[in-house]
Amino acid sequence: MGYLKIGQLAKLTDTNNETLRFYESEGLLNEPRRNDAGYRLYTQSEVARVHFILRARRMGFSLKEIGELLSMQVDRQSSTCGEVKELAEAKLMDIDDKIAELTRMKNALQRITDACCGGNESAVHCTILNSLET
Amino acid sequence: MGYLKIGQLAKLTDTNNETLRFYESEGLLNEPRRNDAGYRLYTQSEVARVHFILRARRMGFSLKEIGELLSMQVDRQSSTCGEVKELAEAKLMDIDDKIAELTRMKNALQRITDACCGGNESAVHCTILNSLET
DNA sequence: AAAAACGCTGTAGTATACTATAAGCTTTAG
DNA sequence: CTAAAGCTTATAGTATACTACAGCGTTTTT
Repeated sequence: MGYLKIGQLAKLTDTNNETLRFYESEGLLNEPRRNDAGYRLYTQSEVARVHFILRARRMGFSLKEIGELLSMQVDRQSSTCGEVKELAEAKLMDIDDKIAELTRMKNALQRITDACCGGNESAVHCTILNSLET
Repeated sequence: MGYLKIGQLAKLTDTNNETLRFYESEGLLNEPRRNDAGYRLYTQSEVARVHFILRARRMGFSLKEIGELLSMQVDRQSSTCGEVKELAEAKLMDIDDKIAELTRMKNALQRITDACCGGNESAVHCTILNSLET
């Protein structure tokens, strides 16, 4: 057997049948060959492709962005390294923005939390609650 | 007029009527007084509350998390300062976790991006694409 | 007074990324 | 050979956070 059925591909890539069919419907996976019963038959190269998708997801790319990355991957000779790097750098800036936002929030919350006595008395005069109010 | 109608509150908080009604439906804003026509009448304190919600949103808190943050404010006499501080510190740890996750993401992406020449040649040997593949 | 602006409820749609279910074939294990 | 496991499609649901109507009443402006 030089092919994989969907469940086998799912197992190899640590995902599931539904997600693989979903990726196919979103154009991230090509429509595979079918056997007489209509079962999807995948080749080994699809394993790498699914891994690519999952890795890119973990890097914070959206499925749409992954579609762009995949099309560059598939047609490497008609894309430049510069284009690929541009996408990656834009994503890096997105991530940096999110980190900066969270850091601002953290500092604000840390400040009001540090000012709180944290004691056993009722929270009627709690400085955290007061800060959230105003 | 010691009250605000929904459009005025929306303007003051740089949001819109629909979002304010949505926040009310999600329990983030209390049901306000109504006038004879059924129009919502807000007090000045709601401005601060909406500002807090929006600020927390911009920092990446979910509405559910914001609900928890706001609920610390609700039952002051039946909570202790310690309990409130505990909740705040749990939130801080959530933020730290998010920052850590994004930082891991950033470092991984930065590493493969830095290794890419980013030049004008075809992406046949692009290290970014290679990294995502394998 | 008429028109424009504003507000109301309720429902539905958008975007993202899946996840679940139903009903029915096919393959595999015992 | 039968039952379980696996695969099919299509549709619907989940979660998050809004956003956009429709249809109608109210308030403000001109």
